[in-house]
Amino acid sequence: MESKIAELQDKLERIERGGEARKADSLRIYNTLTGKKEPFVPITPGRVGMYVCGITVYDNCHIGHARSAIVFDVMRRYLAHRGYKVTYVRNFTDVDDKIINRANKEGVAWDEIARRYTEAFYDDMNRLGVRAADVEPKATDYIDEMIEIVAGLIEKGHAYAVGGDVYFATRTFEGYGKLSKRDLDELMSGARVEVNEIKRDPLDFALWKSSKPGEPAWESPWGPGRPGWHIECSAMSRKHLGDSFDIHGGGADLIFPHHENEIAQSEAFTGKPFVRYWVHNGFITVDKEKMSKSLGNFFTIKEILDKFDPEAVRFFILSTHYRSPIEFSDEQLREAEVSLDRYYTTSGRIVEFLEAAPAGEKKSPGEQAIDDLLSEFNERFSAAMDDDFNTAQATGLIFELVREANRYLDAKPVGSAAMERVKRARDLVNSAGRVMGLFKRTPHEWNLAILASRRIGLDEAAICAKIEERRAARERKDWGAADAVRNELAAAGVLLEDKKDRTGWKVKV
RNA sequence: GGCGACGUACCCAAGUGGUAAGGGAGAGGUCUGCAAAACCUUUAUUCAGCGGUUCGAAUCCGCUCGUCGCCUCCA
Repeated sequence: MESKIAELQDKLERIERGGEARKADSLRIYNTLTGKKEPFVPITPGRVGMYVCGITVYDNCHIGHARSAIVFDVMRRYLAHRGYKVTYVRNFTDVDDKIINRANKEGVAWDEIARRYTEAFYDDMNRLGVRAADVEPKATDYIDEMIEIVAGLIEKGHAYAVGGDVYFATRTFEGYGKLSKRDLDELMSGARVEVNEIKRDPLDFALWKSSKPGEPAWESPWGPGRPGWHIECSAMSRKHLGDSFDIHGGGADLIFPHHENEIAQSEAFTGKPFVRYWVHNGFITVDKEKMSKSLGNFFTIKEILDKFDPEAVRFFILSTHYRSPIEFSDEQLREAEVSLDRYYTTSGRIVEFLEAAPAGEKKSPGEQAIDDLLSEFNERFSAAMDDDFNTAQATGLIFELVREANRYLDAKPVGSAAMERVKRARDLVNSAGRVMGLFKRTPHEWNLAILASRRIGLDEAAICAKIEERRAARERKDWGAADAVRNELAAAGVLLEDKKDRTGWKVKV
């Protein structure tokens, strides 16, 4: 009964506030730590500190890495779009067992491997339109900061040195398990705890590892060694964002143990809450199974970009909510290309309409519908993005506007009011596109890109020559010859579109 | 075994208390020399199943079935 009353009071309060309070703190983010969507309130008003776990540079990235990079890129863009001053930090793990193993296998230096795959990462990200972070620290540049934390943890009794190693004493940190919702005894009873005689407790994890001869090594109070995996993120985030910051992100597979361990290290060391909002993206699946290195069911970004346009990859990823699993397949990528093609086709119609600038003034029956949508577009877009970055809903909205714009153009409107209306539609979609990192090209650039990526073997000049050939045939009403040209191009994958005064072309997607 | 997520049309996918966005595919139509594109109509009285709460549930609660994830490196 009491809870019912409280619920009703809440409801009333919300109604009373109406649209008022919506604006300021309406952004809600799902927090893994609490398991709920929460209003986003930054530690420092107007500023956001955001740290996302980057990659270990030991191999080419797969599409799962792309998902993480893209969804956090969009979060960062949206936060900035909303007026926050964002400091976005994304690290590189450039020293690690996997890197060392790969270097040994190939007989090259470990830092050579790190350099190679860091470059490959940038190459992939540039193609996918993922912007660089504000700070991109490499683990090996922060050894001193890590040593400081490790030494501090030993001093506070949260860690101990054995041989040349240092371990975090998990049971000394009370909150251990709060992120992944686990308790220590359950973890203990789990079958797969690491067997290691040196550790006092099987759940303890390495902060610092002694280096074997030939391995990368740094001087430390515990002898030459290298950092454990988790400590780097504690050190680098603290250095750039402070002891406490707003958002920490990464793939859902990092929740345990990586992020759990980060919390333990950081909070045990600083005595302060580490992160306000923990944000994790869902996996990409293949045949319903998580894509992963160990299962071998992964596709590298390079392989995919060999066959599909990068913007289609981006659209594909953003057309599903970031926490949901997303099934990867060629068919899905194709559909994403088709959707984008629909956008670019409409975009082309808009360009032509504005260039033609039809004179006169005429009322058109579709005005009300498009005006309604135009006036509510920004609010609906923000509402979608405010709801835990719902890019799927946002893309739906964009295509509503695409349809409405097409419908309006079909009515053949004329005059300056019509021009303004169409420009408005274009500008609204473009600004939403900027937040999502989409729609950056002209329709012509899109067509050329698809033409190239399909390896059709025709260039634009060749297509235009064919169009001219067909135009001549059509002029003399030689429909057979005209259709032959069109069929020939269609067989190659190029479609012709006859318009009022010319014939356009596009690639069949 | 422990913890967690998900199950919406032929396919993909939004929707977390007020009566099912969007994209693709299919069917019919308008436009066109014919097409293509675009637009219109159409395709879930229903949201895995069964109960419950509520004036009202895809949305909240319980159970059942199914799928997947984490518990080990992993985006």
